[in-house]
Amino acid sequence: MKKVSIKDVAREAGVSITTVSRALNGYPDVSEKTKARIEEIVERLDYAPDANARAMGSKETTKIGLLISSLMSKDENGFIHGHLCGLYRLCTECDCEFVLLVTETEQQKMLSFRQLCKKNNLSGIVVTGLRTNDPYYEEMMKSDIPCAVIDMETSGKNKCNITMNNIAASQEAVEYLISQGHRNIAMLGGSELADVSIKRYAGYMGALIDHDIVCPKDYVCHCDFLESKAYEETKRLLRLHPEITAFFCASDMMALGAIRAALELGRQVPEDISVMGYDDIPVAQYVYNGLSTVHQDPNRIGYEAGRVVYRMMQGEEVESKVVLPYHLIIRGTTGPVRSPDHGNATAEGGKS
Amino acid sequence: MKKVSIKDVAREAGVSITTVSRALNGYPDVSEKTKARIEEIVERLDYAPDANARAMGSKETTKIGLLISSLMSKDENGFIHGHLCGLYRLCTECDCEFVLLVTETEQQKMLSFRQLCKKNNLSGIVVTGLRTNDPYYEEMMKSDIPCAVIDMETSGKNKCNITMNNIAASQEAVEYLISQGHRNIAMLGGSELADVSIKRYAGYMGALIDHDIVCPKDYVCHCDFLESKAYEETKRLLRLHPEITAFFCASDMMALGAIRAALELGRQVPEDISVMGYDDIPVAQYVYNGLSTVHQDPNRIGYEAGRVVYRMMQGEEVESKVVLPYHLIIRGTTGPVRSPDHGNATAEGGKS
DNA sequence: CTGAAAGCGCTTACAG
DNA sequence: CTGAAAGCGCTTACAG
Repeated sequence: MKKVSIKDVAREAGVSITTVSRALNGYPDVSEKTKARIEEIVERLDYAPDANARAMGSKETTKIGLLISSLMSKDENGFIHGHLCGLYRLCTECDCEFVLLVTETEQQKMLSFRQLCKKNNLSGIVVTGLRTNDPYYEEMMKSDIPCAVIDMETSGKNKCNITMNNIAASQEAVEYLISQGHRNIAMLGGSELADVSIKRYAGYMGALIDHDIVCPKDYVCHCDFLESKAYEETKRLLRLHPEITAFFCASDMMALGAIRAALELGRQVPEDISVMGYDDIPVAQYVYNGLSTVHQDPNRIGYEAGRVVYRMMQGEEVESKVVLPYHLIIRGTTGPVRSPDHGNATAEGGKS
Repeated sequence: MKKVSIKDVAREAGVSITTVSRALNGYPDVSEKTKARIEEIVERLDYAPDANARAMGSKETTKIGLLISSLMSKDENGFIHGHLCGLYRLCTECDCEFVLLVTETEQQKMLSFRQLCKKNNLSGIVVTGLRTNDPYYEEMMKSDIPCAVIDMETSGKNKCNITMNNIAASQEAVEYLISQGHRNIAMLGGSELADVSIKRYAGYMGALIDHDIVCPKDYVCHCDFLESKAYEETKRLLRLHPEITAFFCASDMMALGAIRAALELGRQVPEDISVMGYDDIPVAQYVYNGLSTVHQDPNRIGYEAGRVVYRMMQGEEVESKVVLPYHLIIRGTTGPVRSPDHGNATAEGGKS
């Protein structure tokens, strides 16, 4: 499989490679006749210009990277896949190249953030799943390469934060639980290091305060977005506080853990315990009569992140924050609080 | 951000670019002193060699592509993500470049399979999720570029099929159901076009035959791996055949649909109906007391596919098929058939 | 141990 | 409308 190059096409067509290049790139200054001939030969030779060489030849290259932190993760919530798809789509539409980058492997190659960008010839980058304590985070903020960062605060030139109103969404979710008569509402938070966790907690608190509800401090615990931790904590909470009738979870995976725990303790969902998730992961609609949750669209997020990066690449001045919409989805894991004559709880704890 | 090139490093170090190149690539014929100086300068200038230029400069380039069919999909079963991660890991280990390719977007750009490979300078490619009727399929089989194809028959030089023993796995799964006393076992198949569907069906039939069980033909239906179709078909089957006590599903997503349908009809899982899935998707362990299923590891599959491609790239002669292990995981959605004194079924159909 | 030079496959002023 | 030539940032025989 000898590689057929632009030279072969040129020789075959009896023209210079300059002309072939221009014909293929749709320049207007090539006669229809030669253009047609060249196209015919391209077809026949099954020629395709080498993307590498092309990038090297021209001044301006448009390549957008997606930087994720790890590959060992399971992507249970489908975020990585969603972001990837959305960004890839944007790249296709804007005729940009796409490249996937993984911090853990690049860092192990001892590359700095700038080196990473230069090595890959990036014109822009979308970053997701980075922790604020990641070495790349600071470097990134300092560099002036166009960056869109998903769900993390940014600052500086050519930086943009793609996010949704986590506070409002959470408040709305908890207010829905309140509207169903719930008063003893626990919260399973994510990680205290994650921006979104803090905001979702704020929304939870906001809803309680607005309705003059006071919940014990230990109604709230952090489960690192882990199903297993959520499971443990729910068991503990339900034993300690049998009066709890609802859980607001900062992720669907944690909601799954909460439900599993509740069920195991003999509590019905949603009859005894309502569980509200967050994310609307792909399986959310299919399990346990459907998980009630806050919908967000990772595909859309990836796409919009790419769009803002692309705009920065064009030299546009962009807003420092892009806020995407959300909506509450009520499915089968939330319902009205059980009326008093049914008893409040059947827990073994019995403490109230 | 002026790009610092090898020239800048050379000038700074007072040596030729040849020497810089060799120092950076770990050639032994560079004095320790100059090597150290160069490294110091690289550090200071935050220099990183341009991967594109590097690829162009050297004869042998090692770039492996992952070709998937579509990006609109949800990846509910985590296959794409798993394959991606596994292959990326292999690329990291073998110092290969990785690139993601999507048939639907490449085809819309009117590129042939060979053009696709040339454009991206691929030395090898891993293909997944392609249908046998995809235009690329035939082209691929004809080309002699190293290809590993996941779950699809291959033939020819430098072609390898990565798969598992779908027949044996399915047979084992169904035999487990039989061992639990089930006799009326329905099957929810995938697509009649998918290789794996046919094999899983064969395993199902094999188990029944081995145990002299005869099930009506319409116990088997095809649901295209869709939760929704599985849900519909399960409802239909359960009404038509209330004697059914178990479902073998060719994917976990379909198992989810089957469970949802059974539950809605008032059947308990696994007390009334056992449901066996296939795939062990990420959430399988967390829902409904855990889905019983056949475990396969998409990450491993992607990794092994990459490995065999890499070996072909090295000129090795490889086996035409790589068969990966599986194992049955029994969790909460399967159990012994309900003993006769409890009645066989409580269905509204009542026909037996 | 080091450097000058050719080459990888393109693009793009520039000249005609 | 077309072509010769320089250049993109590297690598790699080859010569010393």
